[in-house]
Formats: sequence, structure tokens, C-alpha cells
Amino acid sequence: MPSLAQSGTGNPKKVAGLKEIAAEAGVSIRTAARALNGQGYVGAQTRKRIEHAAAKLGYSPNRIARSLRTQKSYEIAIAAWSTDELHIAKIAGFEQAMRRARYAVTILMGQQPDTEAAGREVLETLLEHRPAGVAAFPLPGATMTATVERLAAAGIPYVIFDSRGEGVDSARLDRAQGVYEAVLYLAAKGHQRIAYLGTRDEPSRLDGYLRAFSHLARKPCYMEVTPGTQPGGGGLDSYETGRAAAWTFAEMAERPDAVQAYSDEMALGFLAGLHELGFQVPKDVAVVGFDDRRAASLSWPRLTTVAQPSHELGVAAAEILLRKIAGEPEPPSGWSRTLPTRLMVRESA
Amino acid sequence: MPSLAQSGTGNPKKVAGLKEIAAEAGVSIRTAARALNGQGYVGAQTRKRIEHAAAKLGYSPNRIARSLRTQKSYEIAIAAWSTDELHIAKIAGFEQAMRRARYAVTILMGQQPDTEAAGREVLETLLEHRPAGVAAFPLPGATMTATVERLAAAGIPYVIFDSRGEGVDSARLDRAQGVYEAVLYLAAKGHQRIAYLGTRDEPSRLDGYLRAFSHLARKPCYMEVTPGTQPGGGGLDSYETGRAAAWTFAEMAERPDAVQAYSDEMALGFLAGLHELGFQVPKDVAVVGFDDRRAASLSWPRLTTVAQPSHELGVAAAEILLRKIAGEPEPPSGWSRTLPTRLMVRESA
DNA sequence: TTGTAAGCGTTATCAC
DNA sequence: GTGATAACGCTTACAA
Repeated sequence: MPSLAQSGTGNPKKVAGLKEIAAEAGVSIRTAARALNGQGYVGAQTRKRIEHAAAKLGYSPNRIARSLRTQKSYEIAIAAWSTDELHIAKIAGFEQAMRRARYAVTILMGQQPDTEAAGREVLETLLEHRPAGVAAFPLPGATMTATVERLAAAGIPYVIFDSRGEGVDSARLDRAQGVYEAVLYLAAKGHQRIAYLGTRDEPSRLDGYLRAFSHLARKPCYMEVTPGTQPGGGGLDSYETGRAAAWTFAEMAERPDAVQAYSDEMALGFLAGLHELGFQVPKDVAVVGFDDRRAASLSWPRLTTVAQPSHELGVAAAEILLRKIAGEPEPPSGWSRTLPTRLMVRESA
Repeated sequence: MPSLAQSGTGNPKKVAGLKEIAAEAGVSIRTAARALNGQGYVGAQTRKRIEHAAAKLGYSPNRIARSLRTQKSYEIAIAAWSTDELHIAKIAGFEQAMRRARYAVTILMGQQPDTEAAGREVLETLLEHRPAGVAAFPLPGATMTATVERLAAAGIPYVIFDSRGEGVDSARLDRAQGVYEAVLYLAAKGHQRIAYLGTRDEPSRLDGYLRAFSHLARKPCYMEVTPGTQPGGGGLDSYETGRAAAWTFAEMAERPDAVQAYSDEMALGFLAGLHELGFQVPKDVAVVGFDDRRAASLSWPRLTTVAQPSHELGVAAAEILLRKIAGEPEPPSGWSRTLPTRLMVRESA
């Protein structure tokens, strides 16, 4: 029990409800509701009285009761699993779009569940809140099909952020196109030996790189592959990998004059290694990153990089989910959408 | 109306409730509830039957109905106003702690309300959701007293993240101490002329700087002040300010051999300017930042900086709010807590 | 140990 | 136009 003269502690004041308003205005609850929701016929006089009473008593509709009665939820749950700035930027776009549509967004940040079972349990907890829809980021290494099927079974609309899964409704990012354009940009600036710094097993970015070369009708002459880093791996690992790559670079017989890196972190690490070895960027070698993290604008030199349209991607995801919630039929092309990246030209290339 | 054979679109399946479980197990609703909530006496046999039925039908309690009945909310609203990584890190700690306590956290990211009225409106929208508590970040330039008073009037417990307001319950950060320790560290490394790079009007960090000097019994010999940047200002502005400061530095008759910067962004900009002018860090001048942003680990050289205990601060804020919600009496020392920073030593100093 | 009845604040259904 | 009345799924109080 809260103590007596405690201020702001533990006991929310009772907020005036329809009942109080109705009593104050001398009408029935139903009439008050009609006037305040503006949906039925109410006499002008009566309406005035009711609105006055509502203002006086500070009426605010109880969304909980409304939800219970209408069996509709005004909440969206989103499983972020991470606080990476790229995720957050997408969430921000998503949240704004959702708020515009009068939904509240509940976020689960916590740490990534390591086991499938743990992830499942988290999902069940989310579902307890009866969200109107669920948005989730892909768990690294997991096709999201299990999650998606669970959601489908519960009849809850979902959308996945930037999933690479096939049958999964998602707002996606065209990574290949981004790298393609970046390489073409480097070529247009006269670079002859454009290397790709990253792993062989990351498909999309490497695809874009190769596509650019087939377009340029050159052979992808210089290509550095640095194993030991998973694509989804921690940013700091990528930094170290990039840094180590500078020594490899230094020892090459024919050095590249430009490098497209897998990520900003890797590019930034490469930059650091280059500086340590006395190379100048972009004079000796141009460097392009991928992601356009904040750090890409705070480095020396500032990093030219392929920017993710994170905000727009979040908005697109929200639109998909909103449409599904509204019960619109799936468009012939499917729900998923793919968004273009854009090249941010700064000093490093 | 949703169309017929639509999968996963718009119409959540009816979830088995207490009524269904009770029917399946052949008991009353009340008994089923007791068994499932594990709070009353239920015969072992009956309990088995009920649990079996619940598992079979996939029971999950309806938190909305529960909220309505108990007049208790299991939601916390948080006004972030921003997606800055420092905010997000605090929110992450907060969210995890809240989830452990079985609360869901609803976040408002959007953009900062420019007018007081806009902020007020946002607050009212938050309140419609009847949160059990509210957490908010301070709006730059605004004492949060108006917000706090509104919340107090509604009887909703609150906590503010890292507020500098006097009577405001908050989990705070000891910035002065952080700078104090950093300067002492620089002095211990033998630096003679330790400058502070920032504005005169930011009190806490500058205080720490001055305190360190009075402790060292030296006069704060070199002190660069760069106006034109507000403390709360955008990170990129800070970068440019820091960069410009490198030229000032170069022209000084007696140059500092170490610089404590206002923020990581400013330090990183300073680093960039220094590199452009051919200075070496830390050989020619050591640089210390403040915040320990991600970018501080991705720069060259990597930035020594004062780290904010963001996660812990979020957890501390959650603890304060949880205590207030539980109706605990305010401790004699007040609800607010102040957390220490820690120096992250990397290559720049 | 178990069952019955009432009610949280709202909206839906039907009379008047 | 307006007003009773029931219901959403759950918990509390009390009776059996």
C-alpha cells in the first residue's frame, strides 16, 4: 500500500470516464460516447454540453477498455534484438509512420536470443500483449520462417526488416545495386584497379561488385578476400579485419587504387591501417564503405560510402504492416518491397 | 472487411481464454484461473487437468482484460525524442530491466517537439495509453518541471534520464568527475599543458577540468574556448568546430600537449584537423574525448575517452521508476542517483 | 477446495 | 435523437 502523502508514487489518479462525463452533462453514457467519438447523431445542444463536461473533467478515452471491447489492439510489437544504429534508424522511421496511424510501438531491445527456444519464448511473451501487428529483424543465421509461421498461426500480421528469406514479407535493401553504383563511380573517377574487401560468402554486395565489372567489361582484377569474419559479425571485429587488410595491401605486387569495403567498420579499420603504414587516402588509394554509419562522417578523411535508406525502409515496413492489418489483399507482386541505396560522396573516394 | 482466404492478414485468431480452458477441463472459470495463476488452492488432480487443457488449447492470458480489471498497467512509456546512440544505449538498459520486471516498454522516437505545446500534446497522447510509468529524456533548453508536474497531477510515476533540473527525479551522470579523472590521467602521463576544448558555458565538464587543476595546484594554463556551438548541438557541428580548432591550435605560441574535448564528435573533428595539418596524435598532442561513442573505437588513432555508463544509467532509471510504481517511500536522499563515468584508454592519449 | 456474481470502461445491439 | 442493457476476459469478494 502506498503511504499517505506520497506524491507521484504508485497510485494513478482516477481519470474521468464516460460515466462521469455523462453524469455531469446529464445524459446517458451512450450519448456521451456518441458525441465524443463524433460518429452518431447527437443534438447540437447536447453535444455542446457533453463537450464542455469532457473538457472540464479532463476526459481521455481508456484505450484498454476500448481494446477489450472492440477486440482490436492499438499496439505494434517490434523485436529489435539489438541497438545497432542501423536498426534504430529503421525503427525510428517505422515508429513515426506507425504513430501517424495512431499505433503505439513497443520495442524489445534486449540481447539476441542465442537458442531458437529462447527466441520462441520471447515471441510468446510479445504475443501476450495481443499486438495488432509484429515487426522483427532477422536473427542472424536463421531463416525467419519459424517465426513467420508462428505469427501466421496466431493470425497476426507481420513484417520483417530487410530479410533475405524467400517467402518472407519484408522491406528490403538493394545492396547489390549500391555496390554496383559505387564501383561505377570509382571507375568513372578513373580508378583502374578496384578491389573488393570482404568475404567471398556474402552474396549481395559481391554480386553488385561483379556485376559492375561485367558492365565495365573488365575482369575483377584485384580482389582481396579476408576470411575469419562473418558478414554479420561484430563491428569491432570488422574494424580489426580491415586494419589487418592494410598490411596485405602494402605487400601486394600490384596494388589496387581503390577499395570497396564490405562495411563502414571494415573501411574505417582499413583506413586506420593505411594511416599507420603511411599511405594517403584517397591519393594512394580510394576507399568506399557501406552503411553510412555516423562514424563515416566523423573519420579522417570522411568516408565515401553507400548509404542505407534506413528511415525510408522503416516507413516502407510500416506501410506493409498497416496494409496487412487493414486487411487489404496482397498485391500480385507480393507485399515485399526493395529500396535503393544512395552513394554518399565524401573525401575518402 | 478482410477477404476470405487471406493468410496472416488483418484478423487475429481467437485465442483460447479461461472460459475455454475451464470448459475443456470441466471446472469453473475461477478454478482454472487459480490453477494457471498459481495463487490459490487447487486440487492436484484438478490442476493437472487444467494445465493439460491450457497446454492443449494454447492458453495465453489476455493482458488487456487483466489490465482493465485490476486497473493496473503493464506498460511503460518512454519519450526519447531522438535516436542518438547514447540515448538508445540508456533505453536498452532501461528496457531490459523493465522487461525483467514484466513490463513492456513503448517508445516514442519521432522528432523533438519544437514548441512547448507540441511536447505537451505528445505527452497527452502517451497518457491515453494509461502507462504504469513514464520515462523521458530532457528536452534541450527546457527544465522538465512542466512535464513532471503534469505527470504528478495525473499521479503517474516518472523518471527523467540524466536531467540537470533540481527537483527532478533522475538517474544522472557525473560528468565533472569524468573530466576530472581524465585530466588527472593526462597529468600523470606527464602532460604539462592540458587544454579544454569546448564552450565556457557548459558547466559540469568545465567544472571537472578546473577542479583537476586546483587539485594539481596548477593554473589552467591553456584553455581553448570555441563559441558558436551549443553544448546540445548537433554532432556534425561539433565535428566542424573541433576541426576548426586545429587551426587555432596550430597558430598558438605555446601549444598544449594534451586536449580534453567537450565530446567525442569534437575530439574526432579536432583529430581530423590535426591530421590535415600534419600533426601526430598522440605524439604531438594527446586527445581525450567524452561519451565513448561507437565512432571513438573506429577512428585513427582510436580515441581515449570518458565513457558514459549508459546501460547502467538505464538500469538505474528503471529501478527508480519501479520503486515509485511499487509505492515505496522516497528515500531520505531522494530518488535521484548519480553514476560514475569511466575512462577508456585507447591510442589517442 | 471450488463455484457464483459482480464489475473494470468501453462499444454494439436494440428498443423507444 | 436518445437510453437501457449486454458483452469483451479477467480478477476480487464472498458463499458453498
